[in-house]
Amino acid sequence: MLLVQTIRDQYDQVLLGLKKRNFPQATEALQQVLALDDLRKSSQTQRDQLQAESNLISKQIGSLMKEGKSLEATAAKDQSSQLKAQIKELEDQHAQVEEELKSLLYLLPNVPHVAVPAGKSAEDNEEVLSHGTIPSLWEGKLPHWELIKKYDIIDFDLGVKITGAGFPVYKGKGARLQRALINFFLDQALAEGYMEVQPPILVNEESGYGTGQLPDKEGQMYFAKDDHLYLIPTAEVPITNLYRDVFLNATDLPIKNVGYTPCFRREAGSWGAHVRGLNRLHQFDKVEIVQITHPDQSYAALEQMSAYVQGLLQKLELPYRVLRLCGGDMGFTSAMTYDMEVYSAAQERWLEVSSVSNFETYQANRLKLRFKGEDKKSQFAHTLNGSALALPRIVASILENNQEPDGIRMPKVLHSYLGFDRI
RNA sequence: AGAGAGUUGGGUGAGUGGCUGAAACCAACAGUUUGCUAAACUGUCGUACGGGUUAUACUGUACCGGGGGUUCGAAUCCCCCACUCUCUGCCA
Repeated sequence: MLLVQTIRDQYDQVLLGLKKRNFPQATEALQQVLALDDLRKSSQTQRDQLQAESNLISKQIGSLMKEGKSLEATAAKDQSSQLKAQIKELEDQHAQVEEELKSLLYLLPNVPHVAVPAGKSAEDNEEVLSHGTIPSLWEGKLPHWELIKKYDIIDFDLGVKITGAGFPVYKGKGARLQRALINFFLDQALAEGYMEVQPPILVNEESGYGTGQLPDKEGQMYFAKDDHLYLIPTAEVPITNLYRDVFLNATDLPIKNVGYTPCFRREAGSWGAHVRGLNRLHQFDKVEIVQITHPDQSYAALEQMSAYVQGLLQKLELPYRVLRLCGGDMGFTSAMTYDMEVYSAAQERWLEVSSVSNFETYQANRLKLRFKGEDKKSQFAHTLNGSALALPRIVASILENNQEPDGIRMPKVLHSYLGFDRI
């Protein structure tokens, strides 16, 4: 959530930023925020003054009673009762203004960094770099949804039987490939200085608000109604929320956490021709990296995380490109996002396998994640996260890109994890 | 799931209607003392939102798990909810 102070101090930049996102009626929304904030301040001043008066009278009543001056005390009580009615009214008004302000702020997305390109959709994303060569496969190449049947390593029909569409069953070498990738990713992150955490995969409502999934993306999460808990769509939610309502010292920063979790997404209304096989699932596995940094360091951290993810793709010998998302394609809460896409050679298309974002103070403000700096003043930290990596599309591209007429080569770095080198 | 007990500032913990934003102790920070360390002593030591100031200072309000109520006045009384602990039950 944007800080009102930022909207006030950097009005033009914020407005420009919202326009870059194609946010409708940006000017009106910002004006309304400022108007509500002014109203909030003035109503608070009024209320506080009356409250101070009332507090004073109440104190006087106490001493009057002690001195046995019951007549004066009764008079004071009447006066206080009258004040109370006024205070109640101001109080309600103030609470209402604050509520309006908050729900308005919830609707405002983060302001993109100046380097974020303008644009409406994925077409306008900016290619930062590409790496590796696209393999030329022989004519009998198969898309991964055929390969998994041919080698009997991932079974969608079984998943349908026990759960439903989008919940595949990994079998034999398919299951071992999953486990190998998870371990490989975790080990790599550990070597990079991340601390491993294993968070719950159901979270409460506060956590959903903390990272910004709520109130916006309610319909995207599975919900356990009786217990009022959400299945996580990404480990970002529980890991970042570890630091909700936390006061850090500047010396604690940066905090670097990594965690593996399954992720659950309802993907309501997003099924179509391009989402066959592993391209889109309701349940998938992902290793997520999260950083909490000093505001001065967050963009350096973003670059570092991007480079780290690229390193993983290089080790897996996958051709990839890095995109800087445009304002229109970026997530609601992000200030800058890099997407890493891997080329899947049988589908002949790029698949997004990682998204690395800097949220600046947008999440920290909701989380109340602050630190005390050198000047002993509290300020909001910056939060970042990235997939490192999401498994299904990595699996898809490994299978497709490395297929040969008599089997599928596994990347060298995985051999020791897998215990085999071909499928 | 049933019964009972509890939730106070960074920690322990006192506080059953006004003198309590909250004792005491510990931790932390600053200073004094000391050759250094330690100890001792002194002081500081919550957060948020307002007012005020160039910035401090200063000042108002709210906050003792969350929400509501009683009262002139609530950490303290009442109601609802959440969570924690203990016992019983169930169980990987």
